[in-house]
Amino acid sequence: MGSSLAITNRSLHDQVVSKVRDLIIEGTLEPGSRIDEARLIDELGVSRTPFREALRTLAAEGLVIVRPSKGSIVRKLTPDDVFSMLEVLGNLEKLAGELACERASDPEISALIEIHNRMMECYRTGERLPYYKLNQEFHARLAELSKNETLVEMQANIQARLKRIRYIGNQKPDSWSGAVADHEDMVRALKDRDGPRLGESMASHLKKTWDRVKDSI
Amino acid sequence: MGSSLAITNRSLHDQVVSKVRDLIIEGTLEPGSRIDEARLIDELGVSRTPFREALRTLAAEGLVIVRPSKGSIVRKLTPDDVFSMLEVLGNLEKLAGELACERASDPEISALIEIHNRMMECYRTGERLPYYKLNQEFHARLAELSKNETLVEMQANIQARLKRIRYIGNQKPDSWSGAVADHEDMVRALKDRDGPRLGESMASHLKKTWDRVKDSI
DNA sequence: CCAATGTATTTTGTATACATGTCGCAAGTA
DNA sequence: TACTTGCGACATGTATACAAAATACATTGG
Repeated sequence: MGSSLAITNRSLHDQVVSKVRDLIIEGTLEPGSRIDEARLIDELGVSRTPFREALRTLAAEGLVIVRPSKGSIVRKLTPDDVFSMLEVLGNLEKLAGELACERASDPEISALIEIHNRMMECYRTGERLPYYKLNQEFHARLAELSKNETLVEMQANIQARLKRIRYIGNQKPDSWSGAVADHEDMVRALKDRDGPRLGESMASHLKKTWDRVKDSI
Repeated sequence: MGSSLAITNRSLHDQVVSKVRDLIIEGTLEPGSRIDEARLIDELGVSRTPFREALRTLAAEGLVIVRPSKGSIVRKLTPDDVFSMLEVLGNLEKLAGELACERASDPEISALIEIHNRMMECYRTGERLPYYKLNQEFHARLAELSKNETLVEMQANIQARLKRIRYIGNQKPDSWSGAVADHEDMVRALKDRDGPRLGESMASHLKKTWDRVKDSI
């Protein structure tokens, strides 16, 4: 919350949504655990109304589950859930890759490759967290290059749901080099604007992601 | 609706959500128009709290837009929006078709074909509304046969957003026979459990849908 | 007569109070 | 001792009241 003169005109609702979302993703609120309404509104310093509205938004995003009269819980992902998400995400990103090759401008592709280069730099210096964040950005940006708003939205939604899982799966030392190789492959296809190859490359990347994370669920 | 002794324990929230969703889909609440909170809570006989929570849910579903301090409006779909939705939906249903051929049981496929047969019956007798409803069900059920929960959810979401558009596009007399032919094609592929062909068939069906509805946006 | 500013009205956003349902615990009975 | 049942505390669901923001309108000055 740095920028000093930018008027924080975001509604309380939005602030609460992103705050709670962060709490869930970083694991402060554990999957499967009940959300203690009273305690959280106290900590966040807001009243129940905006908080409960925020819960509804998060429920629609698939991060929490509101059980009528029984309180809300942080959604706990089963292996099946994660597998199905990766299956869909793989397909969406495949489509995104194909479309990006058709529709993106040269500068846009260059900007994306620039992100890739920074990722590789992080890989060489072994900085995991920056790499992880750049990776998220890379996939989000690629989705944008498809020029398909719905695709961007769906990709972001699934990515948000998986963020926590992936973050955990990222702790394991092995397989990082594999992911890097995948990305090298994507960028080559992107440079050539070879849609089908980029699509295949992204789909297979996501398939491998399943192998990488399946044990940490 | 039906089962008489099952206690209708649905929360007010859920009831409001589906009620307002219906109002939007059937066009009582016009796209782009402001949602008169006071009037609606009066008509529905609920208070503001559950109503506003319902709006948040619908906003997350993409049916309404809440503009902070400026009230909520029914989301108006631009041609670009609709095109992007159909592009994604086509891809999702293609995946659904492929997966269904691998994972569905014979009885499940038979049940789906039964729906198809009832659709054809409606086509012969010229009953548009029942046909339209069975069509929705056909696509939803096919998604379920993919055994992929995420896919089911995403398909349902996009389908809900498009419902109104499609309903309008359905008024035009022409092209009905074309859609029917597409469905005949799908069912043949389904019977043969020919995933790739079913996938292609569904994707092309959705592409044609764009041609059918694009003028009525 | 037009424009601009201030005020009033309407509408949204937030907080709080009240009602209702759920869960746990204890006491009593088998 | 174990199981059932009723009561009570507590959390959730809903309603309403209050505060703040936005829009529309009127009045005044150029």
